[in-house]
Amino acid sequence: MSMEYKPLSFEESLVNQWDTELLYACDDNSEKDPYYVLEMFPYPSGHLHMGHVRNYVIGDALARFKRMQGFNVLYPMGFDSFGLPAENAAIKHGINPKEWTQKNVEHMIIQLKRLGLGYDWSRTLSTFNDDYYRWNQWLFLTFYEKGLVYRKKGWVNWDPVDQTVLANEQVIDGKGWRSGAVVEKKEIDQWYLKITDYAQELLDDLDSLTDWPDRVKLMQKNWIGKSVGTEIDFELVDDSGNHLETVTVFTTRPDTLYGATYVSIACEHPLVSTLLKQASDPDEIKSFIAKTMASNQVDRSDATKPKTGKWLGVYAVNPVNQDKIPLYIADYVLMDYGTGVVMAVPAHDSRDYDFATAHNLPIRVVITQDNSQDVEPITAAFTGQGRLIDSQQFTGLHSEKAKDAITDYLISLSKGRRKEQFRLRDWLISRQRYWGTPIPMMYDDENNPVPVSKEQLPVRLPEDVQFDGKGNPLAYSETFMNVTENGKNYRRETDTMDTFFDSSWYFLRYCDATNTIKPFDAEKISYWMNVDQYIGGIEHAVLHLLYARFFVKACRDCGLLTINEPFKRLLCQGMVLKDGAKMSKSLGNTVDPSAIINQYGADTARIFILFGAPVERDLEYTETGVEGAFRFLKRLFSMTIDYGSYSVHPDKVAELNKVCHKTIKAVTDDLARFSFNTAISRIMELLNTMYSIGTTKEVVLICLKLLAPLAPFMTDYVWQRLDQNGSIHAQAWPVCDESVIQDDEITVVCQINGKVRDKLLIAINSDQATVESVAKSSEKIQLYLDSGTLRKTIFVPNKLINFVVT
RNA sequence: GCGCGUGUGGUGAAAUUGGUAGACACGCUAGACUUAGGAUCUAGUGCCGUGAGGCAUGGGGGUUCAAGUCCCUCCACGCGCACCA
Repeated sequence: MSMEYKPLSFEESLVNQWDTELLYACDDNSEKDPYYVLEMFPYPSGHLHMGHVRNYVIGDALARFKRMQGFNVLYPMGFDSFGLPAENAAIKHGINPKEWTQKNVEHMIIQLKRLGLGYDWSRTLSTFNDDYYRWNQWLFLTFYEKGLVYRKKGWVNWDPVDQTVLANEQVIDGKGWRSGAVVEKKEIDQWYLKITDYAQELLDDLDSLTDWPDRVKLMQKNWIGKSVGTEIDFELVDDSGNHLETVTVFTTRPDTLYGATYVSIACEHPLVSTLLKQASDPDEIKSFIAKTMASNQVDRSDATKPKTGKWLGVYAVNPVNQDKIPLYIADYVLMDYGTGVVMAVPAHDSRDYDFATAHNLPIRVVITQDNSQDVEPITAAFTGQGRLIDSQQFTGLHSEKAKDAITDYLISLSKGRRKEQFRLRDWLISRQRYWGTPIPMMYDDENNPVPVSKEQLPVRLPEDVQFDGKGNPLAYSETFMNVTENGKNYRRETDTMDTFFDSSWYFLRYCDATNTIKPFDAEKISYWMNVDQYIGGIEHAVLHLLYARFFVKACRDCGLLTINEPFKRLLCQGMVLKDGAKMSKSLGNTVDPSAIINQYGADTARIFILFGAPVERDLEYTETGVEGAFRFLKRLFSMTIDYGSYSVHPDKVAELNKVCHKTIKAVTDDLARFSFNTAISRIMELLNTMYSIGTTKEVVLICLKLLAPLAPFMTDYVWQRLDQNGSIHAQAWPVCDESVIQDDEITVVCQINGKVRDKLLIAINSDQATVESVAKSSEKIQLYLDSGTLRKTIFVPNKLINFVVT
């Protein structure tokens, strides 16, 4: 039955066959153990790119492997389908965002199926459908009831290109995460989620995520940014010592309090406007503030730029020694960290040192590394810990003890308190755009926010809108804006939700995708969750992955489920590169996966991706690599479909079976640890063995099963051509027969002083004496032994024998 | 600046626990088959050396009978955070 490998002739019909047979549907009630494989769902741009393909092929291979191993596998796919591209297309080309998105979703489903991805499509979801986003609104209201939602006026990140605000996590190097535009600061009323209530738990529970990459946990830890310190109150006084106000600073170094020579306050601090009245030259200060606020985030956060500031004309009083030190307004103090006021200790903080030297402020050394009392003029801040000097009763203490002692003293004076400070800010979820989930709030005549009642959900996006790019279209929709509830008139909130809200719980919805009375049923969640294996790009290390963790904890506290963390194991696959660079339209180095599929078939694309590099490393796309993958499949196809032409000699059957069962063992291990590249190389070795000594039908069938998760089309096609029952993907995973793979003889390495000098073929489990005598019978070894004195012999059973000769 | 990671043939890589470095592939070389080859098959392929042998996992040092693997140090590249008080 000689046949050429022509994948395009059978792959598509298999897609249809799998679809019809519902091969990948899973059951909520099964005797089998559940296993939940999930990939980060895509934004439906309409076209799959190589990054998607890599992500999904890895997940699909795992899902198929687990299915064959007898698990009840939940492997769903959906679409993160709200967001700006649809709206921008509407503005630019007058296309309806809903129709545009729906079309893209449909096209992507076809592409995903064509790749051979075995999703349970009965659970699919698309976040732009109101049967999904109504539950966004429901969750929002539930969180609101729980006190996890609030509205606040504040300085926010404004993306001038996307015309909307951004959460802190979404500003990267001072630029919008999507648009790349330099963000501006705006002061407006916005909706926030209280993620900071969970800062400590989000930090603590990182330790429980033992199967997450360390670097992701570290990035989250740094993002949460806990620091432990002291808040200290400084009284503000004028020239003649009259009390004006009190400011509070946060410091992690209360041990340096006696070295404070001035206090700095942020431009945005609410007290500044009051203090301006005291200043001798308010206009100069006002222009300084205006200048600072006008400079963009990138410039303002450039630590290398000279620090600027102005004296506010008033003094702060150091609560421990009553020193009157000047209060400066300074551009390097951040309003959104700590209290927006810092005590400046130039001798022991490099930023304060820079500022102090530029403004001729005194520098007072209060920490020494050694015990010397001589204080040389310093040329840089000493920021380490040490022994205190010139610090009254605390002189002589070490920093660590002094921190406690000084804090205790401040507490006794009622001038300070211990404080844990987090860098994490509350999550700003308002977006001033149309194509998102409407925030289910209304405003009464007095502008008080009132929640929409849950029975009224969903608050649907109106259709009578114009996309002219001028402001938020929702505000111009009469049908949307005016609402009457219980006989009272309200105006609707026009902000929509950050799309990260949508993606923070979609993995829960898959567990109960068609529920019409609540977002998900707690029992189904306990059956399926946690996600056993989550797979996605590293770019979401502190965005989506932090939000999703927060959501699960918040849902738990609202009584909706009982788990603490969403994702048990996390894999961040590497990027797909071309010519050493990330594929991008701007570089013009993109590769369209469908081009590979149309020429070589989906199996080739899959094998290329899985074989090319370990999953977590970047993968360089090469044409020769794709051809190599195709060649392998072709060779394997010919061997398996035409195994009768390669029948093994009876003498070689044992050898063949041994290689086959060793391959089962190795491939099973490799797949369990995501080592697809080595799994494929093992199958290649088995194939090479079959070409050299021939094969049997039994071995051919095992070989096909081992490759089935990786190359699902070819293996199923051949399987069915060989008159096997059903699909290969419904078969049980082969099991290694240990008795077949036992070796009688083994190669033991013989070393002289750690260098390999001979290799000995010896009965397995031979003892030291036997190995020694065989080694000594080797002429080569004898020569070395005779050339000196044998000092020591090291023996590792079945591995090596090492003679130390001097 | 701080933190983290990576570095192995011409190339992608393997070596799961300190124990034969370079599996498997790509590429290349030679040969076979062929009207043809960008198909297929066979053999070879870390480097130096005719050879015996020597040298090799970014550089240098250390621990060990034995180091790609552990420790120290330096270098290069990548990533994250970046005035976080």
